[in-house]
Amino acid sequence: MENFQGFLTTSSLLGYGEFQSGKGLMEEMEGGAENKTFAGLLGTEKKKGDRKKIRKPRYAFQTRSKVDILDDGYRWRKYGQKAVKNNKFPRSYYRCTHQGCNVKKQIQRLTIDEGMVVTTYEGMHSHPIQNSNDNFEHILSQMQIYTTSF
DNA sequence: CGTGTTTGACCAGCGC
DNA sequence: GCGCTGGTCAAACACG
Repeated sequence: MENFQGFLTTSSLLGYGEFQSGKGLMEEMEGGAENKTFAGLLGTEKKKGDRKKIRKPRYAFQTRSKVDILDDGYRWRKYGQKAVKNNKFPRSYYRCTHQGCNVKKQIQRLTIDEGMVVTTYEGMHSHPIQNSNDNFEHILSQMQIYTTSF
């Protein structure tokens, strides 16, 4: 849904005030994580070491929903799940399955509010949405965005 | 058969 | 230097 995409971007920009060199960040992200070779990634690339001064933009959404799987129109593949302290619920790590799209997102529930779900997006999509979500509008109208900064 | 999920192990960073 | 912790990978499995 184009509307949602524009909305998402706007919110992200608003939430991450320091997000000005978006292109640079994107390029670095793509260049760094693009190498899917395991050995290459481990041996050559030091993703965390490279981000010395640069912060990766992360956009956090807090939503009230019974289901933590909020489909925003993109296809996500789960690549990890870890338990966090101060939170008895595990955190799920998702990644966009589009080729060349390294956008990540993690979903975490709040212990206090089981109905509260924090969705943190990392990176920006540079490709059209694959999923035809006409029912997503319905979901959107149901969820409320509280904060966009992290 | 293609795609996504599960799950334990692995690695790098950080604190002590 | 050692151990903990968060984040990621990848083989096996499940599902249409």
